[in-house]
Amino acid sequence: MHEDFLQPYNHSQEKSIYTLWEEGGFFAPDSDETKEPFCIIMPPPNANGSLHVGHAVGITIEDMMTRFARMRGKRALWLPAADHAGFETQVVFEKKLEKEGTSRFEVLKEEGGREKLYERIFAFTQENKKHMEGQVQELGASCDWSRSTFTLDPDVIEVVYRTFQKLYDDGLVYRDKRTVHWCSKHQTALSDLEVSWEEKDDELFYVTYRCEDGEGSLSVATTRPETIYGDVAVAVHPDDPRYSNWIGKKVLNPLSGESIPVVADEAVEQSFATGALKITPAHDALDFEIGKRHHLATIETIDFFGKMNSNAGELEGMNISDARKKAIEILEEKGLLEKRESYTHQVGVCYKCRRVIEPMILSQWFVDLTDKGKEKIVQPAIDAVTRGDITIIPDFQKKIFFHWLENIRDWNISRQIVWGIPIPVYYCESCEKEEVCIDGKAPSVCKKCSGTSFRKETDVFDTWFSSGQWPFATLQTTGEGDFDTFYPTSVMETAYDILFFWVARMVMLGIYTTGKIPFKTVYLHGLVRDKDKKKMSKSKGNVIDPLGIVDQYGADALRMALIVGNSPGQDVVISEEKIKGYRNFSNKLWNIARFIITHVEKGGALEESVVTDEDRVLYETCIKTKQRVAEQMDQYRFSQAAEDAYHYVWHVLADELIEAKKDILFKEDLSSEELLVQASARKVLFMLLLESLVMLHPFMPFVTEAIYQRLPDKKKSALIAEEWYV
RNA sequence: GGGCGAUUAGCUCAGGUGGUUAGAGCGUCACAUUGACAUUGUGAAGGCCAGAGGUUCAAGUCCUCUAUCGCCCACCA
Repeated sequence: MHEDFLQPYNHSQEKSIYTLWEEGGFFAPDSDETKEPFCIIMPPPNANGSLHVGHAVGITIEDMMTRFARMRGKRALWLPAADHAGFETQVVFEKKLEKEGTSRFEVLKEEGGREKLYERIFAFTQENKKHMEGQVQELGASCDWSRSTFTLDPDVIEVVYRTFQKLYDDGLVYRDKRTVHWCSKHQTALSDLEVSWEEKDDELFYVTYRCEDGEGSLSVATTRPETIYGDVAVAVHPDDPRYSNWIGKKVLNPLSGESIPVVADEAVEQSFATGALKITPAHDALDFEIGKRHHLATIETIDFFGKMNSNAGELEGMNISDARKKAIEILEEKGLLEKRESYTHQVGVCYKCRRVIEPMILSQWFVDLTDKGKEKIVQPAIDAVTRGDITIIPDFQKKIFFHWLENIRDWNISRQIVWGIPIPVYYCESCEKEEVCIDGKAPSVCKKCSGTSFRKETDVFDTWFSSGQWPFATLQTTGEGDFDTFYPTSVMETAYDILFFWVARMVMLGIYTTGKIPFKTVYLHGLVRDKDKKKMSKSKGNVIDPLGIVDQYGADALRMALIVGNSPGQDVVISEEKIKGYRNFSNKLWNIARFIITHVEKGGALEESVVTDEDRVLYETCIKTKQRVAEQMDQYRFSQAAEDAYHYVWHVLADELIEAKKDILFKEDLSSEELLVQASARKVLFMLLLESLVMLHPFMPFVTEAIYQRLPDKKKSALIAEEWYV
């Protein structure tokens, strides 16, 4: 017997097992084209830090599915990846710069600063990418590294550019001045999804807007008196009887004294406060819409850094909270502040820095999802799920998916950061006409005005614009035939919290660009929570470092702990005790093997032994269990599958069968008949061990392979390549 | 303001289309074990399956309502 068996199972051999798999070429899909393809594209972990336990859940589930598919004789491809994670990474990198006592704005001031900054972040991500990939390997991921893809690979960028061009040619992207969510710390616009909402205790101020002709006044409630200089109208509901005489009259802006109209608009809520709303198109999305409808001007009073500008009279130069106090002071002096009351409401904040989002008007690139895009991009995505071409697990997430798509708004895809894929557009210096140039070269002559001088767009794409193309962007670039063979992919496995950010966009852009759905099944796992069911986050300090767990208890133990009790879409709480339990199971399995191998080696050649009818029944029971596990796997009931396999191996094989065979195995001075029974017992236990190793391998790849490598008799060079033939 | 999920053993959670005495891990208690394994074994205690109605021969499972917790979405300033 292998001398290693004299010791408890030692998980430190995991690394060498991984090397064995990798060098054996087992991660590449089978080249046999008659086999059914199976493909998972790995949700690319960010190349800006370490893996957290949420990644570990995904990687474990994806690996389990891939190993299972591979053993079931499919051409299994699990394609690994890394994400440049535009804004996310830039935020991480800016913190680094802050520590160095500088900032991105300082770097950008330097000659060639933009390129320099890009280079530095690029180097930073390359470093982290290596680190991150090492961690993925430690978890046992059997992905094909030869096809590893980075979201900034030049050929990926080409694919993204082609999609942008197609959208542009189809009139589905446009550039427009619109209200966008502006983060004044990060100096970029964000999409709707990147805005978080926080409850904030503020004050509601009732301000008097006197009628121009001196006859009476309107009382208008606002939380933002500092923007009054930007007011261009007061709006009331057309059906509001209180104000029917006021429509069309003029009132005086209480700060600037300008004469502004009273307009009627259905968007005004009659029941809120006084039912009269001040219109500040430059700094409020609703006001912008109303302003547009009534052809009102926009007066910007706040700059990009969150300071009042020269349109803001005596408030100029102040930050917003100071300006608010000052505005109140002035209004009080003028006797135009009617009353103030405390008011709790939701305010949008930057999801990264929690700074209050400033609605600003900026020229940005949008994907049209409400007009032509509704029919061409959104509806096909809804239809694919409605028809069942794409299955979402768990089912209830479908409703959430539909609701979001049905209420979607145009998608702002431009970001004012350097870290990302540049938007491939040039603007004519003389007429501002834009031209999409996906080859990266400036046009020679403007098609509109024949100008010859061009300015390159400096904005980059929202990361999700490119990752929304991920299934085809990867497979179209990893090699000849990959796209044809593996697209649509089998499963998209990810956490439910990026259903909108990512999954919905992949469905939309996948169908739009390729004409085919990007994947057949979406499996959404739950979020890992701490003991108090809080979401784990660095700032709360409650994160579990999955790699620390791997060091301590082995990847197999962590994997089992993450799979068992984890049902789709439901959050999972993990504890160290649970992990220990499965570490114990690794050792149990190791000892089962040790016992069986010891006895097999005591006897003669296994081929010559005949299995008795009684033992054959034991084998058949095992096969039934294995079939059951396979069934559970096919139905995405991974927790049940793992638990069934676990239960069989520990409580049937070890506790019952091995115990029952001990008498005959240890018996000496056997009759000739007993010799046959003993030989049968050895043989059947060995068969059961082998089946158990196969059955457990998708869940616990390392310990099962470690044992397989030490078997006295094995068919394949590695367990990973064994067949799960029932 | 809409929507979703959860509520099952002391703790953390499983319980496909309703069908025998409701399961697992950890924890607790008793006992055992010098030959696979103390990272063990055998056994035990512990559950009006959140509450109230309803459908059914039969409900943890299906329907309605209520309560509590958590989450998501939303342009009432």
